[in-house]
Amino acid sequence: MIDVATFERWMEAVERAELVCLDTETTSLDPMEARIVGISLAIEPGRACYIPLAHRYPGAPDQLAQDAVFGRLAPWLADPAKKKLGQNAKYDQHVFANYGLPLAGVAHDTLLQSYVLEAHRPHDMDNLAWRHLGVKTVTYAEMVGKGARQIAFDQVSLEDATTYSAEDADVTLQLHRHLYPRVAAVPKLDHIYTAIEIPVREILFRMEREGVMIDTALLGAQSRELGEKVMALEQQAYALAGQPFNLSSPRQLGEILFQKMKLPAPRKTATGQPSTDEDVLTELAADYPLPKLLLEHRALSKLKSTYTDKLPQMVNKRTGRVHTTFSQATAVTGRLASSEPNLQNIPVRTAEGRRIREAFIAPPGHVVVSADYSQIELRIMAHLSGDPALVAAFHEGADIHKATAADIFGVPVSAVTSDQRRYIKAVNFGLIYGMGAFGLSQQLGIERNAAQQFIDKYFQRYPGVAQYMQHTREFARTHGYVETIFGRRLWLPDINAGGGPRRAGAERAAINAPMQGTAADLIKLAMIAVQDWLDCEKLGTKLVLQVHDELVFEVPAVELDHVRAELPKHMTGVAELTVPLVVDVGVGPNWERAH
DNA sequence: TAAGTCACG
DNA sequence: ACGTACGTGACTTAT
Repeated sequence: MIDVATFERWMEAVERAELVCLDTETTSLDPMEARIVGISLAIEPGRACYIPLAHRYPGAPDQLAQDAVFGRLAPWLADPAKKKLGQNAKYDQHVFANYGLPLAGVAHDTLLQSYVLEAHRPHDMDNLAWRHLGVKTVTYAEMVGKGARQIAFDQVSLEDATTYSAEDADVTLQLHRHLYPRVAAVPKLDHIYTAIEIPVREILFRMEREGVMIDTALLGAQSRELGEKVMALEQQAYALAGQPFNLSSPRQLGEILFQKMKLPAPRKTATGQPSTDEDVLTELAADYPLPKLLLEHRALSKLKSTYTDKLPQMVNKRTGRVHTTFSQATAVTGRLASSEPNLQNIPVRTAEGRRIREAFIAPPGHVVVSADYSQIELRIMAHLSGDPALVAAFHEGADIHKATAADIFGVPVSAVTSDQRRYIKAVNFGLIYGMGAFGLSQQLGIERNAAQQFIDKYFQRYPGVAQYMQHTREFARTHGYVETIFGRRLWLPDINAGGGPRRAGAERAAINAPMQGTAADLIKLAMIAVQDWLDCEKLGTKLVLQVHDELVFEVPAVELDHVRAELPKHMTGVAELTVPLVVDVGVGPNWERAH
């Protein structure tokens, strides 16, 4: 058990150390709510300490005074010149922020090192320790248990917590010494890590901390409205089915549709059950009334349960705003992921869905600004393939789908029909996903041969694209990975090891990953450039959301003209491709109107 | 905890 | 004969 004098000696060593690993133990996994139970520090492999502060169980020993410890730590925590290391330090940064303690100088994060080296493998401490150091660590679950018998960390005995937590800090420091040299050995990976992921980590912290404002009253009204519509649809469905049943149960629904009512079942799911998904119901809706009703019910109950009911519950009591968590090491392509709540899948495709975006608002005197990259992945395909005709189409065409349709059908842009445009748009998207003729035929509802003809025609007109696809497959097979323009590596273990279907899947992922991954690199660079600009000019504009090709800001009305004029160039200036990068900016009182 | 479904880019 | 367009997260049902 650490005493005041020992703590002081540790702090002196900490202040002298070149890099210190920092780890907090807390009462909650929710970063905005977590309270500190103890802090561990490691200054070199084998030298770590645990500072217990708030273990609360019968017979728990007296611990150091929290205020005194925080007071001694604060200047060091806040000093950007004192370099810190963590494993997912964004979480610990929130925890300290919950006490008003700024944390600066996070120079390294083993989570991000592992992500840059091996995005496709697990990045939790226990996995990393075993894989890279051959060490079996005590897991968090072993400390606190799981399920109903789980306890909060402040109930863990001081002895156990000390062993566990000091080990975590120690192992993290060892991992850093093992992983960072491997990152640094590849200049492009070092650049991804040092110039992209580490700065983005800080920006994500600020975005999460800021949160986003939502109109809970509006969502509440929408919930009531949706609830009434959903109930009415249920009654109508019962009448058509001749009995009540649970519309949300695919199994019960399958029994009603395909056994009782004897509708033809077009497809089965992976487990052999007849599928009742949207495609199936849409097909059946052409001939029967019930499937149409079910589609409407599905759409509305999804909006209600996932969005209008849930989002108001996610409003933080202290801040009055919604704070998502952005995962920086989840998506294998380099994209971010958003959770609890996911603010990257707020509805936009239907009119009813878009109403939910009306509830994403700005505080008084502010507006919502949305800036998105136009056709970013297709532009990256043009750049990567270097296909002269596709590159030219981007230099000329305001509407790329129309421009490519004109190219492929050999007609002037003004003569492209809406069907021609729709078909080529599907091909353009499909190519990014590595689709085949079957997929395209399904998507367009046409014969497989006709779909194949579209693809053939496309590759004839844009042979560079066909070549690029082939080259990418070969590169993936040779190296076991593909890479983005910036050299982010995307590993594909199944590209050689897998059997038929797995390997085919890996080939499609290989086609998609450089485009999706480069887009992710570009928008991360944009976040850094934009945040640097906002900080330098001391603007009050806040970046609040990132949705893969879009950045959403809360902008003081007085800054609107300036932001609108300057923002696009900071986003388009992050790279010089063979095609122009284009950013569209929208402004409104809410996210819907800013689109 | 798995399966099915569906929201987004 | 088989599966078939990439990458995510969350909700509901059912075991």
